Amino acid sequence: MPATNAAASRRRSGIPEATVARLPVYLRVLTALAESGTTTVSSEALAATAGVGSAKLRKDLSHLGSYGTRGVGYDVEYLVYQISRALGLTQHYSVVIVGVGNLGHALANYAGFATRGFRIAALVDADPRRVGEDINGLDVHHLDDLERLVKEHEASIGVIATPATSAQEVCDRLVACGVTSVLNFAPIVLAVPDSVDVRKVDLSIELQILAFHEQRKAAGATERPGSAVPDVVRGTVVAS
Amino acid sequence: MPATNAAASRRRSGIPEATVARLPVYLRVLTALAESGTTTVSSEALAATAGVGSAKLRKDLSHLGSYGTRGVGYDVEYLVYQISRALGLTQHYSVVIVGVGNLGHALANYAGFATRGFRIAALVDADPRRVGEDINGLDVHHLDDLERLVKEHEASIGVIATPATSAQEVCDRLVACGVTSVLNFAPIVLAVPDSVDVRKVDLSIELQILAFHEQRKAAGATERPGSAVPDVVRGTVVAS
DNA sequence: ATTTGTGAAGGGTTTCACAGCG
DNA sequence: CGCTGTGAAACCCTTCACAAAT
Repeated sequence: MPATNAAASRRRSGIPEATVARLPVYLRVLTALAESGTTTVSSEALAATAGVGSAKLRKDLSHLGSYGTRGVGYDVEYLVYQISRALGLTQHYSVVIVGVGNLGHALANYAGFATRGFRIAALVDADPRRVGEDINGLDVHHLDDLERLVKEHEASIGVIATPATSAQEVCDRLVACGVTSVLNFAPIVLAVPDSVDVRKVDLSIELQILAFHEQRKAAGATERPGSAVPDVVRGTVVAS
Repeated sequence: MPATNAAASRRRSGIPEATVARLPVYLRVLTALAESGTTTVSSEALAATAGVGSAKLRKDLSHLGSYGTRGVGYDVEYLVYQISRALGLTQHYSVVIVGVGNLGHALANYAGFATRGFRIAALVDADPRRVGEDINGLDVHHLDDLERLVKEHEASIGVIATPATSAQEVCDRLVACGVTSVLNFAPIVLAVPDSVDVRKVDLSIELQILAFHEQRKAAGATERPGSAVPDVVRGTVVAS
């Protein structure tokens, strides 16, 4: 699914795109382990809690360097640091969120942002009635101030949580004032220059993919009327 | 990201997982085209608006059958129907949403659900103060009634929009009462039987992936001090 | 004895380029 | 002539299995 230009990506960074997508999962599991006092973990154990195979985990980590000890495993804290560094989380990024509806509220209140070096620099909305509202300690500004806010806070990441109808226009403005990464929640395909990264989160698409698999399960069940609850069915766990 | 068991999947359905993930995008573009009165579209044009290459688009569609006309293109309405059928959207699915915080509200109000054959059968929350609240014409029920509601509405898809701490327990209960597909918004890796499909949407992970690419851009820029705004940079558009 | 790190094999996916059809 | 549909090549990713290290 994922990507475009994974080859070009790897040429520079050495880390395959598929690996990059899993590192944050490892990081989360490792952080939890560290908090529970665990100091060392094997690839087998870490892989199990992260929901992947141990060979895949080791290959992923091998792209960062040789940070394990044979016969022992990985030092939890050290791995946390190395993964953070590889992902660029030792730097801080300012994020601007455009659109403060239910979804924007959810994003503004999401604790996971701050804990990983992401600072919500500004909340912006087109509706004058929302301007001035306080969300999680942040003021809502008017869309007119978008350019000023982006430059003032040197925001490099923009989050689009607007209706689909305004998403492209907001995106264009973000890109025009220097944003180079966009996380898009609007159900629309954004057009951006090649120098800008876009990732999209699309609820409707996720549901449709699930529907596809549901359909297959149902078809399989009726093919074999004898087994009301088939005990060997393929299960699929998919990363977003 | 993507998948597990794509091989097993394809054995039954004939459609590769990577293709399944893109079909909903094509469907959305085609629906918009149909509404704007377009009756025919070429792979080139459709691919451009969907943000993919035309060869990829044609190969994707070829997995559904030969529904184009050489020298002409694809009939928009017919393609809409064929993709809908392939995805299983001609059936209707009942969805139960657990957790009615900001995110749950956003999901309950999302129009894209109903328009694709997904019916929100019930909203559920653990907080008694939310019970009885009316969201988008739907009552919020208490978590205690989860099993009853799932069975009553024959829901096969569950959406988890709870805090991470309760997500696994909610998931277990959903699976126990017959839900076979789960869309998880909680930042945690869910453990499920092989017969259950899980897809996850994780805001923090998306941001971390963007951070990785931001870091690379910054590194590239300092490597070549002469070019303040490099004009040939890799741009990456990634499907979620 | 145990667990990492990794070549090599095996699939899956994308891209190319063109044959085939309208 | 134009555009689809598709073998074949290229590429990426995963899995296997084991040598190397502690």
